[in-house]
Amino acid sequence: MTMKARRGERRTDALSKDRIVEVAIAILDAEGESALTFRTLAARLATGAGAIYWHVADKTALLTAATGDLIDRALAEGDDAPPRQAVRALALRVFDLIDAHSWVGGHLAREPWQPAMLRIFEGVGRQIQALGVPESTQFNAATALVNYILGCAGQNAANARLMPPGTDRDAALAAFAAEWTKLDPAEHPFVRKMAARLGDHDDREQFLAGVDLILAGLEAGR
Amino acid sequence: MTMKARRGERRTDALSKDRIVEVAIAILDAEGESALTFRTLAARLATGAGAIYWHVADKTALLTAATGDLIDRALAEGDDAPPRQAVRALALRVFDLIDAHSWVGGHLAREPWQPAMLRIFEGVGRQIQALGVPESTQFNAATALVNYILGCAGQNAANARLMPPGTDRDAALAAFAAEWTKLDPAEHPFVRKMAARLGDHDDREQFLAGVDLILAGLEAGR
DNA sequence: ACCTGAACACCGTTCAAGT
DNA sequence: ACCTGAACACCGTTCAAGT
Repeated sequence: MTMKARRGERRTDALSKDRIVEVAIAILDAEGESALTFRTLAARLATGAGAIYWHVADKTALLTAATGDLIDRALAEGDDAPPRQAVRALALRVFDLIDAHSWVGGHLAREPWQPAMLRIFEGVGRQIQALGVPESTQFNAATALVNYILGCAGQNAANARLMPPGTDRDAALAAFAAEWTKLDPAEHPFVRKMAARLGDHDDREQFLAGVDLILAGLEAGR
Repeated sequence: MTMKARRGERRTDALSKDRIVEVAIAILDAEGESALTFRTLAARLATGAGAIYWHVADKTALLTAATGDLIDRALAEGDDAPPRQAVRALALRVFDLIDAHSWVGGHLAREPWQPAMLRIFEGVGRQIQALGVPESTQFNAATALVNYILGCAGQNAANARLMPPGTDRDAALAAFAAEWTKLDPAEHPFVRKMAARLGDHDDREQFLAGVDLILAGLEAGR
């Protein structure tokens, strides 16, 4: 997108970190996490695989840069809503991003110590502060929320791996529900009862319900 | 441990799924997730790499079996405590297990649709039921708790990767805190303020604080 | 039925050599 | 300064061949 065109650059489509990340995201989005290879990426960029290493340290750094780009974009929209609504909106933006790009969820879950995660932590923390949570519990509260988001991110990535684009989602969930129902009633009574809810539940709503639970706990402690 | 000794077996140390899993766990615990290779595993078992495939479908299945073993063992201890204490105890047992075997955290986060996860879900759900949570919210509540645990599991695995055994934990955390302090005060005021708490926080305590937050939210909704 | 081990089809990463 | 592409050091997995 914003290609830092340097002076003295020869071709319009010269290699640059931005362009590499851009193409990586395109591959990731279109074909999934497992399709991103330095060889395929290099082919798409019409270079050698080694060339990429001049611009990016390694594959983890590449994924981190790609994740950072998307998270930045997702968090860019301002929110001057009251804190309670603002956290929900923030969480929801992260959820929707991960839902649209499941590999982001995978990378966040795998590498939580990355700038994008810090940005989420910052956004969450600010609202928690605005919520009037006492200083002594702000750290725990923000961490809890972020860890919850992280867990959902991983779940989402796993789901995407399990049901690649083109999969009949309803059928896949029905298959899981059927398996749950086959479990030993003595050992898994609760799971069996929940099988019925698997099919008609809404991931997004469920995600938000978890956020609300944590926020409610925070307000109860107030 | 419990080697299903089949009739007609030749050597005492014949290959079996149990023995493979046992040795895999030993490698994982001693040298970390990246050290487990079908080649090293086969070498340790004094066989060829291909032999393992007769007993285990693939590497994921191996990790799943190993994780299942440890989770089973960790959840085996009964808890006839009141539900509130029982969930905390259950969560804590999972945390301590993951803390001792970080690869379990990694695998749970990577593959949430596994029996071990279902067992955790079952345990959590039962107590949530006992807590008197209305049926309509039991699914969301149990999922939230499990997703939170999942997120912490991933965090823990990432931490272990970042600070392998022998690392000075205090120094590593101090380094992170120093980096946080170097962030732009305009963009990361909250993170900067939290840097001070990074060093003296207790992971286990923080984990439990998150569980309590969710439980408090559940009781507030009651 | 169970095991062997070479071979296959990949990976990420490095690096001498080029321009 | 930046790119090329062969080569290195691995992987998980398969499978013909053995016992």
